[in-house]
Amino acid sequence: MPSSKLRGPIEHDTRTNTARSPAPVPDCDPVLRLMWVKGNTYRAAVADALGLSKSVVSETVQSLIRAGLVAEVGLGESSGGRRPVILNFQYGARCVLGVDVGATHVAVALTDLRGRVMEWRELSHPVRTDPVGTRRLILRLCDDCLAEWRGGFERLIGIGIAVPSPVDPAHPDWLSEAVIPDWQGRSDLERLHRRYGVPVFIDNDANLGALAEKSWGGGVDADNFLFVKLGRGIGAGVVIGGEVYRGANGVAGEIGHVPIDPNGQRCTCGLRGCLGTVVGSAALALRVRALLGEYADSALADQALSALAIAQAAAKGDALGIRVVHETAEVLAAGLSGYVHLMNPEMIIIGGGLARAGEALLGPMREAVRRSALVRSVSPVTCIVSQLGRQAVAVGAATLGLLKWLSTVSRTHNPTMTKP
Amino acid sequence: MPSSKLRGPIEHDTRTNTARSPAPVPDCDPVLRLMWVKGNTYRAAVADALGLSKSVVSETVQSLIRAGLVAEVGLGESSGGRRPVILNFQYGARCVLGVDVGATHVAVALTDLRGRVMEWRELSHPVRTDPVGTRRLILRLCDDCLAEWRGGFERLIGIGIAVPSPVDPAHPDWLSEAVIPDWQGRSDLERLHRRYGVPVFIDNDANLGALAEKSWGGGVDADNFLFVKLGRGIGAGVVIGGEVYRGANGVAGEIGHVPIDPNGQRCTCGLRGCLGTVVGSAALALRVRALLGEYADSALADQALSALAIAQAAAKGDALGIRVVHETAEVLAAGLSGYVHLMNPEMIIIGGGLARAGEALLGPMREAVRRSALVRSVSPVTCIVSQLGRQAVAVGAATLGLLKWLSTVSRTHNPTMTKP
DNA sequence: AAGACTTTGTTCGGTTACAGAACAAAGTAC
DNA sequence: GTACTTTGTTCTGTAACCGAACAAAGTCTT
Repeated sequence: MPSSKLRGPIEHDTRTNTARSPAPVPDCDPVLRLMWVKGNTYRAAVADALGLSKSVVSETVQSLIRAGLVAEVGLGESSGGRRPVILNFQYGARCVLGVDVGATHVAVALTDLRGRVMEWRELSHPVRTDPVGTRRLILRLCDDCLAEWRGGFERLIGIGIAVPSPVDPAHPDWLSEAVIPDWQGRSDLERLHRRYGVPVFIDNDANLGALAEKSWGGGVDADNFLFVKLGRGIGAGVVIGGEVYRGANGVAGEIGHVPIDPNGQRCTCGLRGCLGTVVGSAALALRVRALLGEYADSALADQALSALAIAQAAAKGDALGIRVVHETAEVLAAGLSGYVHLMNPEMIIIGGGLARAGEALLGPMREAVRRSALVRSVSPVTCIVSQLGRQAVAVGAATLGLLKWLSTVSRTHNPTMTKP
Repeated sequence: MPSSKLRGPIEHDTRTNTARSPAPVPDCDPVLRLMWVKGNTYRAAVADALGLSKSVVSETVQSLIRAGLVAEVGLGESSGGRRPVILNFQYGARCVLGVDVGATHVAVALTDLRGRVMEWRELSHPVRTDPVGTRRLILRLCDDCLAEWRGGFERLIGIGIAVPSPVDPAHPDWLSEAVIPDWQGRSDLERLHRRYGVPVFIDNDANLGALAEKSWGGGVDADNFLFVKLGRGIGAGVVIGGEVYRGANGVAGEIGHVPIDPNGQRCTCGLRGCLGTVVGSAALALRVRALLGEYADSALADQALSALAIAQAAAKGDALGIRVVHETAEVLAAGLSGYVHLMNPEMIIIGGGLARAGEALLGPMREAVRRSALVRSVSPVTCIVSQLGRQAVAVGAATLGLLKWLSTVSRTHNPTMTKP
C-alpha cells in the first residue's frame, strides 16, 4: 500500500534538504540501484520498495543475473506464504582502480563494487618534480593491483584519478600549473585509458575524499556536509544534496584562502592571514618549533614535522601536539563559522594527516562550532573524522569510476555489462 | 540535428554547476515550460528545441490552447516553406497573490504568470505586536488586489506568503517565537486557504527574495548565487543549482550571525561581533549618530534613520551616508569571503532598503570581493543590486505559488487547468 | 508560370516501458 | 485437507513517445 502522505492546507516550498538519499545514489536503473545499496533482498521486496510492478522487477533481475551482477543464493523465511528467493548483489563481479596522486606520494586502490579496498599500494615519490617517473609509477602500481586480484584485468570497469589541483571541467586532463609547475599543465594520463581500455575520470583530491565519505564513510546518511582535508595543503570538498558540488567555475572548496586574520602572515595568494597559512602543515611545523622551548620533553622535539606526525603526537597525549592541534581546531572552526551559518550543513568531516589526532582535534572543534551556533537551536553540526582515513581519496577516485559505470548500466541496452 | 558532443578519453565527474537553466525552471511538462519561458514561438521550434517529435508537441499545444494558456495569434515569416502559426503564452490567463509580511509593514502583489506585478498594495503596520490586525489587513489587501483586476477571483491559482522568520519545513504554518513573540508561533494563515480556495505556501522572506531574483531578476542566468537582504534585519537566500537551498535543517542563509569581529558588540544570540550587529539598520543608525558630529551638514542630521533613508542619502551623494555605506560594504564583503571561497558562487545580489544605495554600496563591495579572491583567476563574482527592489519579496512569494501550480499542470490529467 | 523543393503541422501506425490480471508455485493456519 | 498468503512468471493492455506518411502553404529555379 502506498503511504499516502497527508498534507495540510498550508504548504511549504520544499522540504528540508536532509537525508533524502540513504546511500550513494548513482543515476541508474532504480532496481539496480536498490539492489546495489541493499546487497541482498528478494524480488517482491524490491517491487514494493520502488513501487514498481512485479513484472518489471522480474525482468530487470533476470538481466542483472545474466550480467553476473546478481545471483540467487537460496530461499528466505516465509512470512505466511511462499518463501522468497534471496538475491545477492555480486560486489566482486567487477573492480575499479582509484589513483591518489599527492604532492609527495602515489597510492592506488583496487576496489570492488561496494568500494571495499581489495588491493592497496602506496609509495612516497617526488611527484611535483618528476612527472615522467610518476606516470611510470602509477602504471606499475595499477598493474600490481590488477595482477594480484583474480581476474583483475578482465573485470576492470573504470579508473578514477585524484590530483592535488583544481580540475577544469572543460579540460579535465589539464593540471593547474600554479600547483605543480613541472607537469606543465599536462597530466598525460590518457595513457591509462589506452593501456586498460576503460574510461578514466579525473577530479580534485578533496572532492574525491568527499565523494568517498558520502558513499562509504561518515557521510552516508548526510546529504549536505563538508569534507576538509588537512594535510600538506588544505582543501575541502563540498557535498550538497548528496552530490559533490563544484560551484560556478569548478573551484568550490577553496578553503585554503578563507580569511582568518587580516594581520596574519602573507599567503602565496598575496593576501594576509588565509586559513592555509595557519593550518597548513608548514605553518604547523613552524608553530611547533616556536613552542618547542616551552615543551622540552615533547615527542616532537626531533621529528620530521608532518601533519601526520603532529597528529599522532597529539593522539598519544603529547602536550605540545595537543596544544597545536587545539589551536588549529579553534582557527578552523572560526573559519568555517560563516559557511555553517549560510549553508546549514549536517556535518563536517575532517580528513588528511591531521585527522589522525582524533578527539584531540574534534573536541575543541565541536566546542567552538557549538559556541558559534548558539541561536539556531537547529544547528547540531556533527564533527567527525574521516572513516576511510588515508585511503579516502583513492577510494573516492575509484568510486568516481564506479558511479560512472553504474549509470551506464541499463536493463535494455547494455554497454559494459556483458564484458567478462 | 542533435549536437553530438565529442568527449575525449579522459573525463571529468560533472561539468561545472553554472547556468544549466536559462530561466526559472519549474518541474512540469517540458512543452509547457518552454512556451512559458519563451512567451511566443511556434510548434516546429518547440519540437526542435526539446528534441521531441512534432506529434507530441502538436497534441500538447492543443491541450494548452484548450486550457486557455496558449493562443494562436497569426502567422510568422516563412523561412523557405510554409509559414509557422505563432503561439502566444497567455500570461494573463491566471493570477497569483504574493504577500510580504515584514516586521513593520505588509505588502501584497498580484502577479500574472510572468511574475509581472499587476496590482500592488503596501501599508506600514505594527506586525510584530498586532497579529489579529495584521491578519485582517492581509485579507483586505488581497481582496483589494483581486477586486481591482478583471476576473481576479476566478483566475487566482495560488498564494505565497513571505514571513520574516525561519520556516520549519515540517510545520510551515508555525512561526519562530524568537522572532515575533506576540504571534505565539501561530501564523493562522490557513484562513487564506479557506477564503480563496487555492493552495497557500509559506516561506522565509530572504528565500523568496532569492526566488524572485532567480526567476525574474538579476539571477535569471545564474544557478548559484546569494541574495542578501539588508533592511531592518539581515538575511540571505541561497540559490544552488538553480533552486533555493534550505540546508539540513531549513535554516540556511543565517547571514546575520556570521562572525565578523570577536571583540565586537554583543548580539542577541549571545555572541560578539555578528554581522547583524554591524550592518543591521539599528547598528547603521547608531553609527550615523556617532559620526554626525563630523558631518554637520549631512542630510541625515534629522531623519528617521532607516536603512532606506541612509541608502538614499548615500545615493544622493551625502558624505556621511556614503561613508557608512562604504563601511558596510567592507564588512559585508569580509563576512562573505569564506562563503565565496567555499561555494564559488556566480553572483551576490543585494536587496532590502540598503540596496537603494546602488553604486555607493556596490563599488566598495566589488573592490573588497575582488581583493579577497586574487588567486582564483576563475572567481569573477558579480555584485549587483536587486532588480525587483522593494517588490522582490512579495513577487517571490507569488512566484512560489506560481511554480507550484505550473508543476501540477499536466497535458493528460489536468487539475486546476480547467478552472475558469 | 510550372514544377521542384522546403517548411509547418496533423494523423496514423509501431515501439517501449510499465501496470495489472491471471496463473503457477510454495508456503501457513485452522 | 481446505482456505488463505505470499512469491514469482507470463501475458495482455495502456500511455507516451517516435517516425512515416500526408496535407497545407510557402519559396526557388528554369
